[in-house]
Amino acid sequence: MGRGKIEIKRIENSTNRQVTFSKRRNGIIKKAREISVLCAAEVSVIIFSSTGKMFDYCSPNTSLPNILKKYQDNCGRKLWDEKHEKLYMEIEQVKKDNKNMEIKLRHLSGEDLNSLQPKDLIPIEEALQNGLIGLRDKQMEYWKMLKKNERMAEEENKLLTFRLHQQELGASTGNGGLHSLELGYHQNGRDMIQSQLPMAFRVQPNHPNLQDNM
Amino acid sequence: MGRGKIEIKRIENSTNRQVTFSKRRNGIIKKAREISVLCAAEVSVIIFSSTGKMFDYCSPNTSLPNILKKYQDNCGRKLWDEKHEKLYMEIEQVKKDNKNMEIKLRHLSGEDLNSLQPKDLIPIEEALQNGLIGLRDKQMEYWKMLKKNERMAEEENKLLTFRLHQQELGASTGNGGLHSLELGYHQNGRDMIQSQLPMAFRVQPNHPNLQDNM
DNA sequence: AGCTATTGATAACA
DNA sequence: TTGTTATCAATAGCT
Repeated sequence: MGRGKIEIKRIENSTNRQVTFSKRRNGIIKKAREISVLCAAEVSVIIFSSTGKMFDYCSPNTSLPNILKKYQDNCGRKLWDEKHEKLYMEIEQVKKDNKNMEIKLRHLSGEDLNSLQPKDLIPIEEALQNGLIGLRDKQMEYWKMLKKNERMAEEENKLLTFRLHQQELGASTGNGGLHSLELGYHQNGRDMIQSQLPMAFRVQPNHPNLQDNM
Repeated sequence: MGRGKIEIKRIENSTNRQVTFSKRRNGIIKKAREISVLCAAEVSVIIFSSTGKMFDYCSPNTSLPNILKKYQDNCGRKLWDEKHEKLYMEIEQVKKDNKNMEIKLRHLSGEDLNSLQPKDLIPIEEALQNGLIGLRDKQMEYWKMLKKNERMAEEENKLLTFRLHQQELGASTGNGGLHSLELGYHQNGRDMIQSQLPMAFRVQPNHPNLQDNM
């Protein structure tokens, strides 16, 4: 259909190829539109030129995803379901883990025990008792630290009182040279005590480790 | 192009429509093949007839998934990624739940307590204690049932011993008429006792409720 | 399915 | 590019 028959093989002349592509592309898309109207057909056409430019047509009253879904249903080929399948399986696995943990948590809260036999209560009891032991170890640890800090604070207090007393005596005798040195030493001691305090006991507006846990 | 011009609108005559569909469909696919050869283009054509029959063409040296991938990259439209996105989000959500529960379980086991402040230990301690209370309630319940069953078994034993004694006496005196009746009554009593036993105490090879829990 | 009169598409050229 | 036009190709209406 033109001023001469042409062989159906790659057009080597680049310009010619581009022109032919443009005209035939329009032709195909026009034909696609026509058949979709004339015959109430659903049509999808996607064309990439050799230079990578894209053109497409999709009949009205439908959509490409729609057509692709029907395509899959019809010819059984997998276009994307393989990926979906994997994701679905992952969800199922994670949900299963979830359920198991939920059940464990319930059991540890003393709920839903009716489905268990008496012998199954024993490991739960042990877990709870071990949990309490671990917890109380930690509480004891904190308690000891608290006590230790208290003692240190008391000792520091004594020191402060003593220094203050000395200072008052020094002020009345006019002997101030040594005081700044002694004050410096004292502040050093304070920093040391502060650094020995466990993190939990220092004044902080919030605790970064807890942000994600609740 | 035919024995007369036709309007581009739905062909009402069903037979005509089918024939036209068939001819034009072949035409489009031929054209698609031609442009793909002549212009080194990548082409995908999918056509559904109004009766739902599918026809497709895909240029050689490529594939439909390939073309669809390029399609998405080119025009930014989402064909299936939207679905993927949703699935990914669901996985993330469920995994987050998972992590939270894992942390709770660890805390209840007395592990990973270093990241907690002393005041955060209190609710955990309460949870563990409540769990133990619930658990011990259930254990006590089972214990009471056990005791009750024991008592019933003892009473049944007494009854059996008594009946046996009577039977022995009856056998020696040749009086057999009443025995079968009494034996029937006796077996009834046994079934009753069996049915009053809680499920957990009946002989079973495995427990269906536990299949999914571990 | 074929046939063929016609219309439609397009290769070469401007 | 875009338009023109001589040709070839597709196909509508019949069989």
